[in-house]
Formats: sequence, C-alpha cells, structure tokens
Amino acid sequence: MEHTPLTPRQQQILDLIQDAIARTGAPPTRAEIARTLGFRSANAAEEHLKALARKGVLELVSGTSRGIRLVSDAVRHINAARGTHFDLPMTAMQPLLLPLVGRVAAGSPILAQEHIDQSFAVESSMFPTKPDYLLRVRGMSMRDAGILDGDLLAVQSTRDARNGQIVVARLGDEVTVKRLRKSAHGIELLPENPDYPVIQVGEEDNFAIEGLAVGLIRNSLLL
Amino acid sequence: MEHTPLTPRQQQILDLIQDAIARTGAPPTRAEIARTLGFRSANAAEEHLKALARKGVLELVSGTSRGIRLVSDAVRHINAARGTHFDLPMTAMQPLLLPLVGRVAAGSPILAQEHIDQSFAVESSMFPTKPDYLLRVRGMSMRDAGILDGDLLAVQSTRDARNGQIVVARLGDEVTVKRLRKSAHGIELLPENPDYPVIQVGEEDNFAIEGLAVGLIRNSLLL
DNA sequence: CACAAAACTGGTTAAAAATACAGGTACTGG
DNA sequence: CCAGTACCTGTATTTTTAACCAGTTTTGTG
Repeated sequence: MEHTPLTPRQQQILDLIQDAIARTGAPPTRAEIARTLGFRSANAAEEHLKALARKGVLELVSGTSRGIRLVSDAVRHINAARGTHFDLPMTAMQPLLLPLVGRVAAGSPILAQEHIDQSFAVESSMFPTKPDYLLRVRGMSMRDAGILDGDLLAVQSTRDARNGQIVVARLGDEVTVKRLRKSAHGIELLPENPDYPVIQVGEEDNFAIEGLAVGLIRNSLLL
Repeated sequence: MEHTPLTPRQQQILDLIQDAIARTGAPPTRAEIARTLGFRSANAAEEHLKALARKGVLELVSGTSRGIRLVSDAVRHINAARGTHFDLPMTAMQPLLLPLVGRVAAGSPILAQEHIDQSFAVESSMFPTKPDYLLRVRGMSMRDAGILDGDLLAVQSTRDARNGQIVVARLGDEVTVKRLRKSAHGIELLPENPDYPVIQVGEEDNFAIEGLAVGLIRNSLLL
C-alpha cells in the first residue's frame, strides 16, 4: 500500500511536517506549509498532503485544523528551525546557522538549494570541529554506531578523512553515511550493521568523500 | 511568581492537554477541551488556558489554532530569574542555556551546583519539548536505543512519564537512564541492551523519576 | 459577612484554516 | 502523440477557532 516511494518533494513535505511537530508541538496548516516552501497557493500543500495520505505515510483528519497525523513508523524523525534571523539580547554566543539537508536528490550536490528547506542554529562550541551542515540520516546502516534513522548528522565539508572516521560519501548518484576504511586493497565503506553489506569502492565508481561526521543531534527521542 | 500552585481543575486541564497531544499529536482547541470536560461554553476553557498561561505552565500562541505550548518546570524558573516574558510566534527561536550535568554524586540532587561543569546554549526549538539540562550518559545500558556512553542527553525535569518513554530515574543513590515500563506488576526499568538486567522497582526502593529524555547530542563522534 | 477569585453559561465576531474548483506546466511511459 | 501524474497558481466558500464581552454561581478567606 504505502510501498510507493515518495517523490523528493513529498519527502520534503513530510520532513517539514515532522519538523513543525517537533518544534511547535503541532502539525502545520496548509498555509504554513505553503509559506515555508514558498508556494503561492495553499492548495499545493493540500495536494501534497493528499498524495502523502494516499501513500499511507500520514492520515488527514477532515474538518479539524492541523489535522495531520503521521502514521506510526514515520513518527520518529526530526527537525530544524526556519532559517530566519533572531536576536539574542544579552547572550554573547556565536550561533551557526546550519542548513538542514533532507533527502539528497540523485546526482545533485548536497548543498543544492532545493534540498535545504530549513536552517538550524547551533552553538559553534557544541562540536569539536565546526560543522557546515546537518544531514538527516536515512536508514539504519549505522545503527550500531548509534546513528539512527531520522538523526541529524553534523557534517564538516571536507574531501579528506582519516581511516576509521565516519564520512558522508558519494557513490555515483547516492549519498551515504559510512565508516571509512583505507587499506592496501583500496577503499571500503563499512556499515555499522551486519544486515548491510560492506561497499568496496572500485575505480569506475564515481566516488567522493563529501564530508566528515563531527556530531549528532537526535530530537525524535520523545514518544 | 510561578510558585502559584495549580488548582485541581487547572491541573485537570493541563493533564487533558498533555493527553490530547499524546493521543492526537496536536494540542486541543478550546471547544475540544470544553466538550471533553462537559463545559457548555468554550469560554470556560479559554479562561482556564489564560490562567495556566499566567501561572507560566504553558504559552498561548496568539492567532494560531491549537497554539498551546507546554512549558517545562525549570524553564519557568529561568524565565522568572531573567524576568523576561516571551510572546513567541511559532517561528521564534529562543536560546536556552542548559547546564551540563556530569557525574551525579550519590545522594545529591541532579542539579546540585557541584556537578555542573559547563553550560551549553541550544535553541529551544531544537527539541520537541524544552529540555532543562543536559546529562552526560555513562555506560552502555541504552546502546540499542542509540544512546551511547558519553552522549549528552537532553532532559526535561518532570516527575511523570508515560509508559515506554526514556526517563532519568533515581534509585536510591544512583541515577540511571532507562526505558520506563508501568504494568500491573509494578514499575520496571528496561535497559536497551541485553547484557544489562531489567530493574524491578520495589516498594522499599527509593525510586523517583527525575526527568524525561527529549533529545540527544553527541559531540564525540570524531576520532 | 463581604469580597475576590475560580469556574462557569451564552453569545458574538474576526481571523484562521480546510477544502473544493478551475485552470497551467513539465515530464513520463505507452 | 496521448494520458496520467506530479506540481503548481489563483479564487472562492464554508467551517473551525480564537478571543472578547457580559453575566451567574460557587467557594474559600480575611
């Protein structure tokens, strides 16, 4: 039933809803969705919601405001804040405005505008190295490293990583988070979950290290 | 200021709001509150909400449907100390200075001054519920929930948690992070790691729920 | 007792929100 | 080339909701 995969745009809508719930405690209205994504008509949001409901990832409660209910499985993921200004009156901290990258479309650069629906302010001192963006983790391939589906990975954009570090890597059109192993045999990408295969990076693969994982934020802990 | 205790009726309203959020995923409307409690007028609910907002246990987001945001205990203290009053729309960001609690000394309250090595500024919107402090996790008993040794757990100070939530609990002189299970048999604290035992809470144990895990930060990811 | 909250009923109004309808573009598989 | 789908703009209508005003009853307290 809901085996139909979501389109990137639909995934973005879903992320946005999860984010709104996480931040405000309530699902967004059609108008809020439209405003956030720059739609000029709330109907665009309406249609996306209906599509998501058809695909079974959420349920629409007709006749009630903010009547969007996420269906069980999806209720874990996370969030960010809208990339607007804010003024800290008396606190002298250095907030970094990190773009939150949701699903990365095939073939496009990670920081392409269309994946960045929102930004997230974090303190620069929060992580040992300054991150450049947050990546929403998909899947459970790094489960045993404590990196779960829906987590926000703080990533530093860099091309070089040391052996054993957790990296964001691009393989062809896919972007993935794995542990890096460089050996005499070549480069391997190790999952932290026995259910997932080790990836041997071949010459012909379009392989690149996109960044280095420097931290993690999980805001989906609450049931 | 917020030492004003809630009346039984007000507590009932507050419980109802929490329940509605838990069940439907969104705060209730005035009409829904009235209907649930048998009020013949939604204004009764309105006035209760205003009273609760005056007492600082929740915030009303004006002009938005279901604009009820619960405020946690300790945030009220901080706000009282600052003397600030927030009237935030849903997009507003509010930096919170969270104390980082390291090892908790036996027998002393979690937020005792000695344990607080440093503070972290985080955005209140980063987590679904405003946390009151960060607790550095010790041990691997919650490994399978993706909570590892050294992680910073964002905790909301509260005495009540729902079944299945991850809580910070005090057992005698020890403070521990576990999943809460309330059943007919009594209260159990479940680790998320088969190597650790399930803890049966007995009558004679000095047991208390210290707080609720609302988020997680890991800044030890880098090798 | 007097008086002030607390706890309501009942009604009104303006804004917020859901939702339908009528288009328009771009792309994709047959 | 056609039909279908995803993804939009724009407009309109109805329902939901927040929020205010004017009273009434109850309850606790100095």
